[in-house]
Amino acid sequence: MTPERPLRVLLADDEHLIRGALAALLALEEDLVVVAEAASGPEALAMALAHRPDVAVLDLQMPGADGVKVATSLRAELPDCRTMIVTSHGRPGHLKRALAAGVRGFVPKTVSARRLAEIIRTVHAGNRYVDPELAADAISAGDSPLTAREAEVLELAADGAPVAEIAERASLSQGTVRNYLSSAASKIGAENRHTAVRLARERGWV
Amino acid sequence: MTPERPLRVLLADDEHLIRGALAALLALEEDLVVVAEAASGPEALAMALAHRPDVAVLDLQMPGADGVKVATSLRAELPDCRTMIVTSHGRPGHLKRALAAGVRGFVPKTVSARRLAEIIRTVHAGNRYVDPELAADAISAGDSPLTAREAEVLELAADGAPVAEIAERASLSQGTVRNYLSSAASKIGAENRHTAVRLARERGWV
DNA sequence: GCCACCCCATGACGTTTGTCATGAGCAGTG
DNA sequence: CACTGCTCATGACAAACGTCATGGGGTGGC
Repeated sequence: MTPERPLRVLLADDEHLIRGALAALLALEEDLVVVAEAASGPEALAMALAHRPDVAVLDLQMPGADGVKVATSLRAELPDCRTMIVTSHGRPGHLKRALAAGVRGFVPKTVSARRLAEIIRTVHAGNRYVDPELAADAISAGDSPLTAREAEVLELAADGAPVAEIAERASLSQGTVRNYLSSAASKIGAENRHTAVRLARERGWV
Repeated sequence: MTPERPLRVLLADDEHLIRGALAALLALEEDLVVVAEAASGPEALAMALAHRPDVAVLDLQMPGADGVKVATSLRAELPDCRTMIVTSHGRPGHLKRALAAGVRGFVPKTVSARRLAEIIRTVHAGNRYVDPELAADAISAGDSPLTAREAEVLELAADGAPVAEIAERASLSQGTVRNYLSSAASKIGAENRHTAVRLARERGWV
């Protein structure tokens, strides 16, 4: 069971402070070695292709491309590389997106470094790990009751744009937009579209 | 100039991963010693009172009370303790609030640990340090053009509440609320109150 | 082939907003 | 004291929004 070959890890996080500190802590684990670091999505991808790590530990929010996008690309271009997401704000939607992208581990940054190391090993062994708290949130949030168009229109309404603008951007008539907005809001149980957007965001439906 | 007594640091961050990693990295600096760690605002305050650090390094977003609130309390209860804020999302408003609270250092988490150590020393020496990028943002954002009431009403509008509800919560007539909302939006240059809220948030005016 | 469900649209209706004019009371400033 | 600026209010009008009924076209299941 003792690994003859160390477990090669890629670390991607745009916050230098955290990335560096994390690298230092993971280096204390004898069976782990950080072979590459990246500060952005594209950089993470490039580094992964260059260094072929066993596990890629990706921050969710990075400039260029977020963790899930990187994981998706990685799955296509480097299928042997397991991916996992580490994040500060664990919202249900992110978790769903991540799992759909083939991510095998999803943990909040509130775990300890030792625990993270364990999870890296778990993921490398082919198992999955999802933070229990986050999993519970995702389950309680349930599946989105919104249809594809409802979600799309709601997303376009996110920055407070008027109906006319949404209609133009979605290539729909204004009446249709209002219908979708109305039904989306009633499904969510919101008084108006703005609170609907907020709630849908929280539940990961957009 | 060589410190006979090591510089005592308090570390407060709700993300265990980061806090632990940071503590490990700062421990590598010979003249620094992390005397206490905290994972929430109230805990940070309690730890500070118990261990009387020279410098308190506070994360901006923590459960219970954010970094700036802790800094304010600390200023009152432990005037000799210098405070500094470390944050992921450096928005102009936060910086302003922090400086007003007597915080002497404000840095994003994109700096390296070595750099952070330097800044801790700078702050301890009685100087101030503000990340140049953040400072530039804050200056370009300018001062808030909003009156007290305008800002208050705008804040109540933040979660998408209808005018009637805002009026009730602010104990104002609906007409007055609409007037304030209207003038606030026009000062900010927004089409409606929702984008006004968003922009005001970004610029730190609410 | 019927039925359910989504997509898209239109028209109509009442409500909510945004905007403007106007004015009173009340600071602080020159 | 005159002046300026903030606060709060009212009334009125146009525009934007939310809601409902209705209908045609499409896809998938039973």
